[in-house]
Amino acid sequence: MKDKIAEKLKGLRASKNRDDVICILQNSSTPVSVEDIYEKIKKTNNKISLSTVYRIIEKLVNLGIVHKVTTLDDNKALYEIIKDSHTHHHYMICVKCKKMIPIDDCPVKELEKIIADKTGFNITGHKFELYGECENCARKDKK
Amino acid sequence: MKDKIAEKLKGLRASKNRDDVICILQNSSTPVSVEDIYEKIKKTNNKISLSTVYRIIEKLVNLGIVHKVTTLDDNKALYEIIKDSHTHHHYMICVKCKKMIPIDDCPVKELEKIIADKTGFNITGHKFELYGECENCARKDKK
DNA sequence: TTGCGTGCAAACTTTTTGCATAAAG
DNA sequence: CTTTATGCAAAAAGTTTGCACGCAA
Repeated sequence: MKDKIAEKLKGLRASKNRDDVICILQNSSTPVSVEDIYEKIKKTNNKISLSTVYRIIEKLVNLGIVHKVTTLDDNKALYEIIKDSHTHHHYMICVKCKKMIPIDDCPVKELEKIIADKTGFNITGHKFELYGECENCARKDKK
Repeated sequence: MKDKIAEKLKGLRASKNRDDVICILQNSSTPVSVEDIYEKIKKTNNKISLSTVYRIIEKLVNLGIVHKVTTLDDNKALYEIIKDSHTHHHYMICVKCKKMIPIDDCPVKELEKIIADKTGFNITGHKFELYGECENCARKDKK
């Protein structure tokens, strides 16, 4: 897994900042914002500027290492490491508490094939998100 | 259909601007940005301000008449009228030309039920988008 | 007459860019 | 030494807000 990333980074210069960003992305179970990454790195006494995080993220997206995730009503972008298909998954987002709960596997793969056959569109990716009320918030509402 | 919208607007004051915004949303086959709406209304010699469009859109979203759609790499929000379930659909977005091509029906509804049963999450909505290369762009590439 | 809807300008938030400098190869 | 990566500050882009005024009810 890690080697795959290293492969994609081949040709680029070594950069502690980039390593830090990748590390944070790898260790977070849900998508993070540029601001999140920036704050986390600063807390570890490593200096970094916001624009550097933006530039690193842009590069990682272009290299296919990271991808953008959008949220229900937030105006800022979130990002996550692209996992291999085995662990690739989606989220249920609670409209009350905004928590993002991962859905096991990806239920969209088969759909994708069917639609590709039907339409001739060469599908390379997808986005799938569910919105609703999580169990916690539903419980609170009843009280 | 139209009556449904009128019903949701009950209690609000009449507003030409709101009517114009709804009209544009109804007549566009793909999601539009606030800026798009603003420009279109201005072209018809009707004066409106950007913030008014934002406020109208916000209201329409809260009333469940319109919903937000997110895009691949655009930082601005797009909106579309919520159609009844019969015509509710999703988009394939071409990563080359950015065109949004509607997918017939909504293939996610059954998935939603299965996941709701499995997880106890009370699902109220979803987002589903496919990315890839449209036939046009694929043809150009081969040349 | 009451108060919702609107325009305008200013504020705010997120993201991008220019430029000089530091660091990698 | 050459070129990429970075920091800082300013600019841009998108969205929100405050306030005064007009218009629907």
